[in-house]
Amino acid sequence: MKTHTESEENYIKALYHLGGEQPVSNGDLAQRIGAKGSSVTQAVKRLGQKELVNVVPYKGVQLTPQGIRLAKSILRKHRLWETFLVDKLGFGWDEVHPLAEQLEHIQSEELVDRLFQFLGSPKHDPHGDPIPERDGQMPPVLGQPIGAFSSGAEIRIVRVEDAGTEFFDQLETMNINLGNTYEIRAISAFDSSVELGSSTGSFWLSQSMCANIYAIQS
Amino acid sequence: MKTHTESEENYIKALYHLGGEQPVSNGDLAQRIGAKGSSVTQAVKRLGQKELVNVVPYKGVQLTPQGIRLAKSILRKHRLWETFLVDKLGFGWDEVHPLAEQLEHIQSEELVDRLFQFLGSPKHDPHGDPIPERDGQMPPVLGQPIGAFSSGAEIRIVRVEDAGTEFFDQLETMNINLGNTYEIRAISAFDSSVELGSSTGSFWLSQSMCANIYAIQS
DNA sequence: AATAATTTTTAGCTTTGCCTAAAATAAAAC
DNA sequence: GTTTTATTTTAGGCAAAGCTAAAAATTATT
Repeated sequence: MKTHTESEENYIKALYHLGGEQPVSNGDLAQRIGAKGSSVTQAVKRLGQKELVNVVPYKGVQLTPQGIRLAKSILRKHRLWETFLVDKLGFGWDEVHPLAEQLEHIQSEELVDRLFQFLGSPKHDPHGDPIPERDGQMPPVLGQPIGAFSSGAEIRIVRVEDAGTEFFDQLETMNINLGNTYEIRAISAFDSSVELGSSTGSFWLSQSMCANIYAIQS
Repeated sequence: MKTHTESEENYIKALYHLGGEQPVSNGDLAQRIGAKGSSVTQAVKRLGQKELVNVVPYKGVQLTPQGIRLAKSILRKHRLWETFLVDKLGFGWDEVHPLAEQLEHIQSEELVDRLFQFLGSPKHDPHGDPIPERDGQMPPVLGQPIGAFSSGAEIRIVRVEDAGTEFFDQLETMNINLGNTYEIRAISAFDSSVELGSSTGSFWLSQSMCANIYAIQS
């Protein structure tokens, strides 16, 4: 695999995030990257020459199989580094993203492989998001939003959305972490908030909180 | 501390390596960086505007106190990452340099501090080179070349020069590692090679090997 | 279907960082 | 103390990646 600039990798990542294998509009890409449309037009033209994307002018940009492979390898690095930062260095959930954005551009297959081993071959990162495997396979995306369970269910938190600092702060305040188990005690018919219970007591979670926390029946 | 480009950081690093606090010639810098003299002239002009170096045209370039501070902070990162790669990920001595050259540009004070802690607050990297401290202080440069000891001395290996892959391979073949202790059994009057002895036997080290291996009396 | 509004592209400019070739300066040699 | 040689700087080019403003294409509205 050739070597790419950081900017190129950022475009590939954005493309994968926005559309996966589907085409993405110039505007959406510009917004995501934080650049002007004209810059994006140029950038994707360059990516097109490298066979990482297919560009149909005025229509959209789509990752090629090669582009998808690259996107996944970047995502793999990103999520492995996040895992390292949280598990080994003790960073908080909300602090790791910008750091991982730098670390994901480090080029070395060997480093990734060793890091993966060092971390205990994790399948999911600290937010519960799947870490693509070496060969591009994706582990399952875990859980359903808490609101999706019915009263009485025993659940375990397995994933949280990256919904911003305030959300993560709230999780911390409420002492909610991946792996925690609760019983669904009640679901409000009025505002869809949910009462969770554990050995240490019970508390209510707003509908918006619930929408960003994913669990499985346990 | 403002943020700098990777290229800028590489120039600062090269400057520190070549001259320390002393001025460095355009040519030497060009050679070290692997660029043409004209590129170097431009680059140091940019660095001058950022107050990282003092440039005297046709004479040489010298790091300012600010530049020295930056150089040390990069060196700190470089050596901490090398330590991480060897101690935690199991890389070999000779493999870590190019990787650390990438990792040293990651920007985050917090990351460096946590990495430092995670590694057990090391004072020296896997080659035995001193890791600059947070405040720029330098731990001692350890040891003297093996050739400097006299027959009968008990020594402990504390540092090796970065003298290329072949040198590291030779160390590995001979199973020589930091921390190993030996007795100086003999010193050849003919070619200055040295006979080292340990519990497992004894062997001769060429003068060139000795010159790149540093030890202290133990 | 024709016009208005939006989106995308083109054209041209900026900075970083490298290049080559030519001019200027410093150092070495006679 | 000139002249030759070596080093350094200037001048002008090129690619990546961003920008603004104007032109072109698409989509939406009457």
